[in-house]
Amino acid sequence: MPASIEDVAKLANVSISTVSRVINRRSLVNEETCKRVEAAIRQLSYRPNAFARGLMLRKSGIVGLVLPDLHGEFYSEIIRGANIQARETGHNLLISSAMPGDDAKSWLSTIGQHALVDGLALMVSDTMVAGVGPTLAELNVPIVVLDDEIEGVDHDAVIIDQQQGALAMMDHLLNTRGAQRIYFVGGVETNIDTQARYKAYREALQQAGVKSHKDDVYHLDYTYDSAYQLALKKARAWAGPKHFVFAANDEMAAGIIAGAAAQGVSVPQELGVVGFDDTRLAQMIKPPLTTVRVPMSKMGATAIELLCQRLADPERPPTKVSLPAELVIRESCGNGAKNP
Amino acid sequence: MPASIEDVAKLANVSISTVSRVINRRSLVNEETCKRVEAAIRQLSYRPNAFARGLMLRKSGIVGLVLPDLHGEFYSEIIRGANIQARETGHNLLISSAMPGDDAKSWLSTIGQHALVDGLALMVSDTMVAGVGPTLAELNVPIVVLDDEIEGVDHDAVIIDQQQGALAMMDHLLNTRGAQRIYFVGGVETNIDTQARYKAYREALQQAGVKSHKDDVYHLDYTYDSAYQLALKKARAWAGPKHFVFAANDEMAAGIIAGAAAQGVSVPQELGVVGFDDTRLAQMIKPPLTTVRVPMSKMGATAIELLCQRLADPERPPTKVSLPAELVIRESCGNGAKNP
DNA sequence: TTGTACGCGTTATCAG
DNA sequence: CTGATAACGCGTACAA
Repeated sequence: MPASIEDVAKLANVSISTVSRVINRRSLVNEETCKRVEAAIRQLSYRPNAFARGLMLRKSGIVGLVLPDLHGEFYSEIIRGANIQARETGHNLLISSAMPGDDAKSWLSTIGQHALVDGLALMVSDTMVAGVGPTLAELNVPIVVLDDEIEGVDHDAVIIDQQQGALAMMDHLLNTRGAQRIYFVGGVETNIDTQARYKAYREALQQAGVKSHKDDVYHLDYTYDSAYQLALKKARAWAGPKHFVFAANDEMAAGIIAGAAAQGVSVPQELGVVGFDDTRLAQMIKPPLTTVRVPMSKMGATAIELLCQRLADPERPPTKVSLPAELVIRESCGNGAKNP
Repeated sequence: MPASIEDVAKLANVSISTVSRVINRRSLVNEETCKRVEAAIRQLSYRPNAFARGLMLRKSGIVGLVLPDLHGEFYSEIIRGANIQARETGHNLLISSAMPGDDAKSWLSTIGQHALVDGLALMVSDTMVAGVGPTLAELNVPIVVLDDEIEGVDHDAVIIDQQQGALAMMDHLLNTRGAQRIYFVGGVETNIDTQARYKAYREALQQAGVKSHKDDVYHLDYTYDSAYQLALKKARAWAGPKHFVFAANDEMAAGIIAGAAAQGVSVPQELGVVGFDDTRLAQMIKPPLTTVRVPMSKMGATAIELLCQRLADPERPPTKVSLPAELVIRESCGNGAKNP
């Protein structure tokens, strides 16, 4: 049974109102009294009860970050950025991720039931984006959506301009490296990121007047291993002068490079390989990966920033922030080496 | 202004107690009335106010996970495991990490002030372990410590038996691979993990009667790059038949392999390299890394499990769970290839 | 089986 | 500058 504000008041010989003022607006209270109260607070190691406080203030100082998954550096970096920004504004960060088998409702119910969060930043998986609208609206808290948009709910959003990043990559491949043929290895077709990256791939190819073969496009599941297996089968066929593979994330790019090597196809000499995301991995493999830097931690931080801004000013019109993705040229595309 | 329990009561033509019962102990209430109340709840999309509820129940359903850092797969996996376990028991997970420049007090104050968490699982950095005791005690909530112990506070703990894992690794190197010389590359000397791994290194060497040179031991900072730089300088000197490098984590092992390669020293032919942790990276580099699997997500899950158990039974004596670390043999130690 | 009334610890309002 | 008091929304003895 921790000390209550009343205990402090008694010990300091003042009323609870005064104690409350010392805590929240110490300016309005006599210097002398202030000291006395503070002494009492220390002596009882009093800390305001967060529940009672929340009951009055109608806020907890907790913001939620809800992700579709927690696997991998991508999400880990979002969390890291979010945590930094949350602390910046004195908020705490509640994390939750969908579990296998969750539907939109059960997914959000865990957080929804507790209803302690002042607002929610969330990233929805492509398989779930359809159903979340209504459930989200019921939650009745400010929402920031990461890298997507949701129908039927007012929300701020922070998106990454992948289109532009992917186009920059294609431009580099086609115009600087003189690509003759580019294979595309994406995640599942319904994935929003894969879609954006694929779209850029198509458009750039068309615009450059390079013929695009229907079966130059593959859809895997974003994992190293799936890409490794694919490369084992295809690397020899893919290899060729000015031939490239554009993988939709770094992990698959790494898998492709390893798979190609296992088939005796060396990167970038016989085949260029580029990735997407610029995770730590990109610098740890050989050859270092040419890729597109996606500002993941910045995205997390911006999401929380938007959320806190809305908390401070609920009337503000919905805001959408777009973060640029930046081309990072290393060696896997043949830069600084013999052209593929 | 969301609906309150009173609104529901009115709409259903019952008293608030009945509504409360329907929510918490529906068994005590008439089938008929129950239906009516539930209808009203749905109609108003009523959700109990978590603050008022917490005020009575003295708990939030939120458990905190406090980490020294959020960088890298290690922490990300802990979070993932913790999240799974938290949801298992209907809890929510609050995450916080120390920021550069935090001292023990300011570090915990963010969470402490809000005081909404029912309990705390925390991992302290070696630079901070000294001062946390008192601060932690003031928080006055159940504590579970990850991979360490803290003086002056009652707490449960989950630790990883690194000693045993490191010994298994040394045994493999010395007895199966016939190592003649083993270099040790650790993190900073004050790091508890590095200490445990180093201790095993020393003991195994001694026991095997292999002479250990004083300057076979290096202390870096756990990063790929620092290890890469070191290998650039040392690889040629390290290389030799039955020579090995035992790195204290996978990332440094990867750096060493890359640095060695850059110096024309091939792994494992001329030098064996092994790591620790078994992060995803271990399977993504060439050659695949022999390492010790540290059950990170399991550690996170176990921490939350212990926490929830204590929440359920506060009187239970302090519990310490030890998780085994398992040797994973791949190719970087020369397995399935020419001996180094 | 249901309703009444009180208390949980704060903050905010308003009167001194 | 300070104190009394009314909310805040809910759980739960206790009474009916």
